[in-house]
Amino acid sequence: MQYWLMKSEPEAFGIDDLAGRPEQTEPWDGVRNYQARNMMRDEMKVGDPVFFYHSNCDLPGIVGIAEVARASYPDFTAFDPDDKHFDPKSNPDKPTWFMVDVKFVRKLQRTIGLQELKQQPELADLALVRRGNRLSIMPVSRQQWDFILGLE
DNA sequence: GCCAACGTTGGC
DNA sequence: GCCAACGTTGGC
Repeated sequence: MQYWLMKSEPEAFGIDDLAGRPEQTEPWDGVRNYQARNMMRDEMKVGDPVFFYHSNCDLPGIVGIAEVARASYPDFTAFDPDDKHFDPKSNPDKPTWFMVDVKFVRKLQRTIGLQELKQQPELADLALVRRGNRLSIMPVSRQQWDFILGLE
């Protein structure tokens, strides 16, 4: 089993939005970065636990837990000219972009802020706290996962 | 295949 | 709103 962290801007789609969806599940569409795509397409399996991270907001940090509810399938928004994430070069017969479905598990009792995460020597290798990192999906080790939950 | 220009991310 | 970091694009 692999653990993950996925970023989302709460103004666009936050943890409460996920909790309010039918079956508390939502396709993670719109990822247009190859590294992130590869992780969704090749490595994310049903049941994998996910930290839900709020970015670009007053208090950036981990706000909840989700899990992968459906493994990789083509991101249909890439084929919709009206969609914000339309990719004119993407071909439905040979899709470029993939997504997974993510299901709400629970909110954390408090937000574990980016600042706090950065202060932990145990998390020095976490991609999230490395300089200049812009990955929206990243792996989290079992040790990192347990440590972060211990901060809650 | 290089690299400058440009667009995006995301913390602050 | 600013801007550093980084990915992508496209001319050559």
